[in-house]
Amino acid sequence: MSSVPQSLSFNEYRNVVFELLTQIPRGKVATYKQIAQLAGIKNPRLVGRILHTNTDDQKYPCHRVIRADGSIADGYAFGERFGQIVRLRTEGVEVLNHKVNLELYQWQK
DNA sequence: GCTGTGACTTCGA
DNA sequence: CTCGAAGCCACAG
Repeated sequence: MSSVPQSLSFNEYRNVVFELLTQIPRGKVATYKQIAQLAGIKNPRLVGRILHTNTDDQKYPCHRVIRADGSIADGYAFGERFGQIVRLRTEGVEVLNHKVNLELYQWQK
């Protein structure tokens, strides 16, 4: 045993990330950096790539994942960023000027 | 196996 | 506040 997290496959990371998405409570958001750390991913860019493979936003709320500075990420795969913002506000997350107050809405920091 | 690219991050001007 | 550059890891061609 001894250690060895080793580099998991893209599919493995994707499984972990999607699992984390389902664990995010309603009204909370998580940053790419946060998810990456929880999933054991070193590079947050990988998280973005994984989310881009998401085909079911109903099951995996990728809209709850935002940038480290609280702003909405680019290239939302399910439409314009406006849709993502509206969805967040619907869940109770206040979005001001395309930004979210992580001090108030970040998921288990 | 090298090159290009990316739903990112952080610092500096 | 906006813009640019370097760092970072993994995948596609």
